[in-house]
Amino acid sequence: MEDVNTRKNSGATATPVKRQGTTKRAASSGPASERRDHLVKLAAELFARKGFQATTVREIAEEAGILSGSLYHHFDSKETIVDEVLTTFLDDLVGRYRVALEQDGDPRTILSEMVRIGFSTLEPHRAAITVMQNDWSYLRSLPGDRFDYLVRAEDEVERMWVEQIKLGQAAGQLRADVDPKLTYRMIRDTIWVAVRWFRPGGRLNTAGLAEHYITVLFDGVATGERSSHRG
Amino acid sequence: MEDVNTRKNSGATATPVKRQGTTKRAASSGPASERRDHLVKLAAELFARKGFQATTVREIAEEAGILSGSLYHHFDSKETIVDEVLTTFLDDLVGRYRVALEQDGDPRTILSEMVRIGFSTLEPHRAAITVMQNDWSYLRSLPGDRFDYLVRAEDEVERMWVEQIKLGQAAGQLRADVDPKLTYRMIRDTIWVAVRWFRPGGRLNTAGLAEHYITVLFDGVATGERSSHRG
DNA sequence: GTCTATATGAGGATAGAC
DNA sequence: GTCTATCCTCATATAGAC
Repeated sequence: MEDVNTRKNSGATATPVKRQGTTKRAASSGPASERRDHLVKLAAELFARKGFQATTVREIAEEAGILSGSLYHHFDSKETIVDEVLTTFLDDLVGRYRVALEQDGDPRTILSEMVRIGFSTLEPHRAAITVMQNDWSYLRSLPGDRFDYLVRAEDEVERMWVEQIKLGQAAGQLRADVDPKLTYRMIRDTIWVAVRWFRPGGRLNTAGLAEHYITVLFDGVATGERSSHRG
Repeated sequence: MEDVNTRKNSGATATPVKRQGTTKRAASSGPASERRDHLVKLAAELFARKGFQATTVREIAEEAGILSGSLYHHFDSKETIVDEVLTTFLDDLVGRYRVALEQDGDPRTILSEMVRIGFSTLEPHRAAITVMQNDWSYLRSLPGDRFDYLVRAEDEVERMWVEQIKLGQAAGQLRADVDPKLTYRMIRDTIWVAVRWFRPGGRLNTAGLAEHYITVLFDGVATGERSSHRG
């Protein structure tokens, strides 16, 4: 298993988020090249910093010390590059969620673990997550179905979370008066948007962030007994 | 008080987020034109849907039923348009926060009100909030200091929130073991990112969303007494 | 695998007629 | 206030030499 898209899956079910592509060396296909991987990483950083559209193939090439025409020896379009950035991240994420769900544990424990997984991806996949957030709607708006897998992956992840939240409610661990889907979305957003401001080296690392958030998520920020405070 | 940038401020201190611009009819200056306002609204929708860069001046003009050249009678650049979209939103938001802080009330009450204000902007300023999130880093990366006010406004808002959180801790209403700045960021992110999925007409309106979030924020999603659960 | 050279198109913006 | 016509720049992508 040398494929760059699955080798970080920690041995989990390795079903990729996306089917085989139809273009030159689409993500999830073909033998991985280290040179190619390196170019993808450079491009990801630029995409994250300036946005996908604002990043030119000339800049990517310059960053790699070659000319823009040479990039097309490795990729058949700029879209193919960003495609590979995103699938690499999504395959890793979904794979790790699957592992978490395979463990046995009560819903609250599993949900905590899923929160930890989310935060733990912030550093290794910072660029990809940033691109996903900033360029999601643009990529989705492109003609063709090339980026439909983004929505499919999102749906699969949502199902995983919502199911655990519902199980937690059924087991009496989570309050019955919160909306599972709404709660999932707020958790998800809180985790991913942290890429905007999280920088390694601050007071808290991502593990610390995760524990802080788990505390607030389950128990809230108010002191004392649960209140019926009227704001 | 006919200026579009301040007329939604409910009578609060009307200090705009931004100084007078230097370009043709920059936001917060000059007599407002309804035609111009309309064009800004059309552009905002396109910016939100496709991203600022992916939206061409030709598309904006077409949406308005004119040709691209005619747009330059109203604005001297595409940047001026997005500038106006953002300042209109920020002036409204900051103005309303200022009003909330002028009321007397304990920190928890004020914080709840600030959460409500945030969610209440989701509908009227959906496009602007979307643009802020998706194009923030690109706009900030442009040469010149034109969009520096984005950071200034962000800083002012952060100070407002963090101060109330600290007051809440000092008053014993909020737990002392959560980080004020971190907590603020998570609240902020949770509110704004909701523009990505919130659509009017669903089960909950923005007021309902706000109450749901206030509940979870203060009391958490876990049932029963505060737990020291080991996830 | 990279370079040179270039096709091809689209974008923001302008000038001046109406 | 809008249109016509157009400039200029810069983008992605290609072809073929090395």
